[in-house]
Order: sequence, then C-alpha cells, then structure tokens
Amino acid sequence: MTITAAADGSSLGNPGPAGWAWYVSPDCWDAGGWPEGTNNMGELTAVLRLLEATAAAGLADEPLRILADSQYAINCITQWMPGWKRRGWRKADGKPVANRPILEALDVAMRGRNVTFEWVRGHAGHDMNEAADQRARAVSEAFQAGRPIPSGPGFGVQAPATEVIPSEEEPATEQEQTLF
Amino acid sequence: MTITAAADGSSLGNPGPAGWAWYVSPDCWDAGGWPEGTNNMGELTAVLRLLEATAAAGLADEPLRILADSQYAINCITQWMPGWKRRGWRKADGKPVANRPILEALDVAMRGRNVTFEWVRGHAGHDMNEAADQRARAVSEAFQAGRPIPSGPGFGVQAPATEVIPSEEEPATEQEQTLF
RNA sequence: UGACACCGGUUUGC
DNA sequence: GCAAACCGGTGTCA
Repeated sequence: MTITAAADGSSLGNPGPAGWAWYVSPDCWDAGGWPEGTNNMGELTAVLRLLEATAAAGLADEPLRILADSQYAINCITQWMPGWKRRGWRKADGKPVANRPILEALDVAMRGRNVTFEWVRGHAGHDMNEAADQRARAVSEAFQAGRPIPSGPGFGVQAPATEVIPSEEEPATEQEQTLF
Repeated sequence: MTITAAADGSSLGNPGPAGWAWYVSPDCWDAGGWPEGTNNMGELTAVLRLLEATAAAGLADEPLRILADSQYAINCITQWMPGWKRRGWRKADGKPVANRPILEALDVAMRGRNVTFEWVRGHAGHDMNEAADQRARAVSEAFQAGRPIPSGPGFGVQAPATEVIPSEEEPATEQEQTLF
C-alpha cells in the first residue's frame, strides 16, 4: 500500500535553532534538529529521515508519497541533482551547491525507491503538513529553550498485540503525550 | 558646487518592462523607460539623461559626482569606450558591442564634462541609490501594469520666486503629487 | 574563469 | 513592513 507522509523543516531566526519532522499519523512520525541550522537543512533532512525510516522498517518497496511545502527540497531531488552531479556540484553561477552532504545522502537514499513528491502550499490548512510543521517547530523551540528535544515513535511503535486496559490514572491523552 | 546624483536602471524579467532614473534630491530627479528593455539599457540611459539634464540646466561646468551600482555602466564609460572606438565598436571576442547607440550618445554627452563615477553596492542601504532604484522600478511597473508613466521635475522646478499661499483645498502634499 | 547588475520562485523567520 | 536561506534565468564586459 502507498504510504503518504508530510515532511517539513523549521529554523527560528534562520539561521538559528532548527528542526525537521516527518508525519504519517498520530502514532507514526519522527522529529529532530540542531542547535543551529537553516530552514533548508530542515526541509531536506525531513525527507532524508523519512526515506531512511521507511527503509529501516522494511517498507522500501512500498510506493511513498511525500507532501512538502518546500519547492527547494522537491526541486533539489527531482530536478537539480542530476545536473549538479554532472557539473561537479556547481550551481548555475559556478559557485558550490549548498547543503551538499545532505543532498548526497538523499541521492543514495532515493536509489531504487518509488517516491512521488507533491507540493502543498505552506500554511494553507493541509492537515498532515501542519502536523509536520508543528513537530519541526517544537524541536526548534526546545533547542532555543534548552529543553529536552522531542522525538517520535517512527515506524517502530505498533498497536500492542494484547489488549491493554488503561487504568483510570492514565487516560489515552496522557499516553500520547509521553510519545514526545 | 559639486552636484552629487545617483543613477539606476530596472527591467522586470530582463528583458521586460524597463526603467531608468536619476536622483539628486526629493525635488530634483527624473525617470523614464520603455515597454521592453534590458537592465543595462536602463543603467546606461540613467547616466545619459543625467548628463543631458545638467547640461540643459546650464550646469555643464559644475563637477558632477555620479553614484551607480552598475560596474558595467561605469566601466563602459570610463574604461572600455576608448578601445571600442579605436577598434570599430568590436569587443574582445570580435563581436559587436551591445547598446552602441546609447553608448555613442554618452560619448558625446561626456565631452568637456567634469564627471566622477563612484560605485556603490546595490541594496546596501545607500539612500540616494535606493531613491533612484525605487523610481526606476516604479516606471517598469507602470509599463507592466499599463498605468501612466511617472516622471520627475528634473532641474526645472525651483522654489517659486514669489511667495505662493496655497489655498485650503490644495495642501502642499497634493501639489507634490501633480509633479508625477 | 571572474565581476557587477537586473529579475523570477518557494520556504524560513522577525 | 523587514531579512535570510536556497534555487533558476538574462544582460554585459574583461
């Protein structure tokens, strides 16, 4: 079955405390970041980590549909990379391409994968995009505030095989909070 | 007294709707353009019109200091023109020089003038350069939108010799607008 | 190969 | 309203 995911990045001050996140569902997402980074590092890394997480979960053969609001990230992967590799990672103006290490990792991670990119306009109310946006920004804010960095379950957490009856002291909403 | 002026050009799309402007002070500037032109036509023409306007105002003997962000325009006039004239308006690669008509007019307009060029980096917060930039772009945008083309008072408008008392219906700000 | 300018686009932010 | 991160292009010359 096709997996649909949103990927997004964030950087407070840009450059500044930065984050990335990908989101498939409330219990399938991940996030991370750096104390200092750019918006575009975040956008690119969100896609990279999504590719890696799906592969690690044995889902490399499933078609993957990626929603992203960054034309930069989409074009890097689908349009500009072939030319950059051919021309020794130089841009049109002859200067070196930015974010090359992430781009090269992306190039490897894309190999043999069945991926479709879909551009969604930012802050236009797309639910999955907003979910990823929120989580990426939460990481940036955590770095800025010196708080613990939130991360998600990735593809590792499955519904428990045996029924678990939650106790009265632990309602469902609280359980979700511990995932951060 | 030395006259200091900024000269700048604009071209939306390049080539596209284009404009030129020179600026000395809020009530001494001019602008114009074409429905289709290049950035460099604008840069060159801004200097040409400034030369012509100062001469027409009887200021040809005053030292003129021109601020421009186009190294192309400055070098055309101060460095490359002599060689081009000597070699029949051919570039180093043997091909014909671009914008030759404007360049030849510039050559005539420079004759006997005391002109200093000063390069200022674009969009670096130089007030006069920004004033010229804005006016050149306003012309480009007017051409693009099919609106009336703005122009300035040039050197023609002086403080009135006799005191004029504005009527209540015509405040000073309105009077300035009619100069466009 | 270099330089300057002129633009077009998306995101990230203040 | 401002700026930064990123890309693409053209206009011009040495």
